[in-house]
Amino acid sequence: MPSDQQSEHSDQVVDELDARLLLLLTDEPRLGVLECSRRLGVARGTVQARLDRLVERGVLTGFPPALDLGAMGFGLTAFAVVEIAQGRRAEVCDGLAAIPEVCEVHATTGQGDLFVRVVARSNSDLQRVVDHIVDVPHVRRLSTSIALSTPVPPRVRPLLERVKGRPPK
Amino acid sequence: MPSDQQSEHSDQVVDELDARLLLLLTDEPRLGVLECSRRLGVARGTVQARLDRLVERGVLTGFPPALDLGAMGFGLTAFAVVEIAQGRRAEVCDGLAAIPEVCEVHATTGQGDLFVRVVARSNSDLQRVVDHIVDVPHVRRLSTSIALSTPVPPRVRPLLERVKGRPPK
DNA sequence: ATTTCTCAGGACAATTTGTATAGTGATCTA
DNA sequence: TAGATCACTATACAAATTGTCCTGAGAAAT
Repeated sequence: MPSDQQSEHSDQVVDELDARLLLLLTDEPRLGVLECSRRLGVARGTVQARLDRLVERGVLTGFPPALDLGAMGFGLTAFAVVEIAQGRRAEVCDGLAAIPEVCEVHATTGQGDLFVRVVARSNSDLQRVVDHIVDVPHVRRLSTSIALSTPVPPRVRPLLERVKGRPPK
Repeated sequence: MPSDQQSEHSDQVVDELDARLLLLLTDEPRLGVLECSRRLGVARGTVQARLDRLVERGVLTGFPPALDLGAMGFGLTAFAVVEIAQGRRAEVCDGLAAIPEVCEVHATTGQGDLFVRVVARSNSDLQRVVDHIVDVPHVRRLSTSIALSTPVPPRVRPLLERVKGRPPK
């Protein structure tokens, strides 16, 4: 069959059942395989197989504990755009990675810049962290902005819901 | 016979044992309470109590499934700084939240008003998503930069390790 | 027509969880 | 200083879950 779009498999990484399963686990992550099978109305072996496959494909990478940094005392989140010396990205990233308060670093288009998410206990603590970043060799310029609120917290749900709603075409 | 030495409880939200437990769960999230107690060398009841308390305090919010968006077909991540009309943040955020590809929104200090993380399947798909964002009422200006790489993926580990290393004092 | 997959359904032993209870040392309080 | 508390260890037991392995049916691919 000549076809750029298969019947049900091949190009669909996550099908409807997968999406429903992931959605279920998103809402109640502690559910066991057995309970999932009950909720989804399928056999336990099926759920088990689905999970295994998702892990195999690298879609599902695990169930890490979600920690609320705010509750841990790090009430401040800030984003920093870092300009660095040309060709020094690796070193700078290493330097940034050594700072515990640096929770995430991305290299972005623009001007070979880095985008950094940091947390801190207070404004003065943020000052300290920012100073640390500036002290990293080859960091040229740093522009920081503080997160005042987070209207949309990190989420994946809508993407899954779309898969669930629109089965493979 | 227990070798206790602890004495502080007041301002320490997460003590060393908590940190070790969370670190353990970070590395192997699927471990059960029993296994954790074995690894940590404490009684099962203790682990259970610690987990309960961490949840109670809001530090541990759950074990959501970690999904690799890349493996799901969303290989592109981009950050957008959005400038909006004064006093329209709520509406704009609602509009953004309605777009599945919008995975995170923060209101920030500084020039841009909102900071948005989006994912897309390809460059042209990103175009589509960006167009969607621009179409949200009251969005004035949008500046997007694509994430080329992620030298430091989202992490909390270092923060926990510091607690573990430096017991309350 | 035949092979290959996926999924439902069931079975079983071993392990884990949910709950309790009791004892001990240390800290807090009046 | 004498309780009262608190955190943790150590156990105990029933109920539920997990890890596996099998069988059979239906759909898709060859």
